[in-house]
Amino acid sequence: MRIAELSERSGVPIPTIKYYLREGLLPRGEATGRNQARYGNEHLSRLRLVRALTTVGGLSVATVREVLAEVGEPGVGLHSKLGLVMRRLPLVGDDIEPREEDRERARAFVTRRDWFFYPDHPALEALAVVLAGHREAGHPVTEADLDRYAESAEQIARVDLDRISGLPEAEDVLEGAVIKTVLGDTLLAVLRRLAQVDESAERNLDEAGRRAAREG
Amino acid sequence: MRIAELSERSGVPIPTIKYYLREGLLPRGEATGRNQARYGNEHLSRLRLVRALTTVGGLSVATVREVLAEVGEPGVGLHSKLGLVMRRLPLVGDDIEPREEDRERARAFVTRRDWFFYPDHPALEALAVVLAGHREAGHPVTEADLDRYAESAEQIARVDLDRISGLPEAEDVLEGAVIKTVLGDTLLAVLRRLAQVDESAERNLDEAGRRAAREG
DNA sequence: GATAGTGGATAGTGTTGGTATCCATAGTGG
DNA sequence: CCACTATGGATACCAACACTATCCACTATC
Repeated sequence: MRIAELSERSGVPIPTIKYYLREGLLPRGEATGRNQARYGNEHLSRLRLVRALTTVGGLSVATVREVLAEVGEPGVGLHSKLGLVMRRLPLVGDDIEPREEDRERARAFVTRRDWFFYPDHPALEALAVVLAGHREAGHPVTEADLDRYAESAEQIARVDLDRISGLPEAEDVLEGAVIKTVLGDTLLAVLRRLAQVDESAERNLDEAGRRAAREG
Repeated sequence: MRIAELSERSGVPIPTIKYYLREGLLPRGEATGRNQARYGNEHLSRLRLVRALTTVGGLSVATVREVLAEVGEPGVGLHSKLGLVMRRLPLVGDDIEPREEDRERARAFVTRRDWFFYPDHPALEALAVVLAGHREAGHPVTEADLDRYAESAEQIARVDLDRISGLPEAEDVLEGAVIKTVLGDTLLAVLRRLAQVDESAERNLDEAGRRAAREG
């Protein structure tokens, strides 16, 4: 297919597709002439992946490029490659510099939960940043809350790993893993909000109030 | 205190503070002269709140302004005000337009789980967007996965509501609720990633491998 | 052979989240 | 009292980001 069809089938405007080509997010099509190229289904699916990661996942173009580069590289095994990719997925901005006490708390937490961890994993630093953010905002997280959240996180991680390992043994396993992880963050945030609404109604409204609210 | 001290104690540069004043994220100090004003602790804590929401929570300046405006308005009760604020917290970009089938699935899901919901709540539309994102990326979410995540979301919401209702009855309850909700998204995402690392190691490494990995 | 479409390059745009500069005025050490 | 720094406030500027527009020589197609 040519660029017009690629655009039509993906819903992405042609100039944007050209932009992604320039930026290396989308491989060039197979050249058939000085100014003609053919794109295949792999381009279409790559394009959809890019859109999902940027729009729903909130990743920047630069991050998507890095992640895709890692996904595309041959060599290391699936498990360690997946680990490499995960490390790149951004969690927090770097505008807050945690104190050593926050880092210490993060390490103590994973140790206390007996979680396996890499001491240099960015998620560990990210935890320190989040703890610092709470602290600086005047609402520090308690150990107890951390633990209750951790319980849920463990459950969720089991679902995540099941979903990932359940992927068919194709070459786009990593792609699927990335999508499920990145979009999974958003999915969970949304479900959490919906569950909060329910729980809040449960606690604050009686049956009549619920019926009234539901009907506008 | 004057602006220099405010800057020093918050770590936010003076020009940025002036920017927040311009943008209405921070109320003006009490004027003591044509070009002098005094700031109090409430300014400092407001400033820290703004920073936490933008840097850790990832909220835009415009969103923070809207949320703060709502928090500051008197009138409606705490419960419904909190609901109003929550509706404003962004979950997904609006670049993806879900199909009616996605919306239908979102509604069916909350109904099936017997969750109380407002038909016009943005989180419901956000769920449709996320489902659409997965679908368009070629990795649709199964009902079973949705259900497993929902279980965890319910647990999490209980923790969230406990944390919020555990806040002391001060005037900044809403502020605390906002912080805990927004930063909570990030906190959970981080914990999830850490739990994934653990779960993945659990499944893929033997004891020797774990020891080796841990030691670099 | 006219017309529309293509790949590729280069330049421009709108938004966001700040910085920098300037000014008249206020506080402060000597 | 006077030099000097700091302040509040306004305005202008800036860098990054994610596109979008234009242009060109060329190709495909009707």
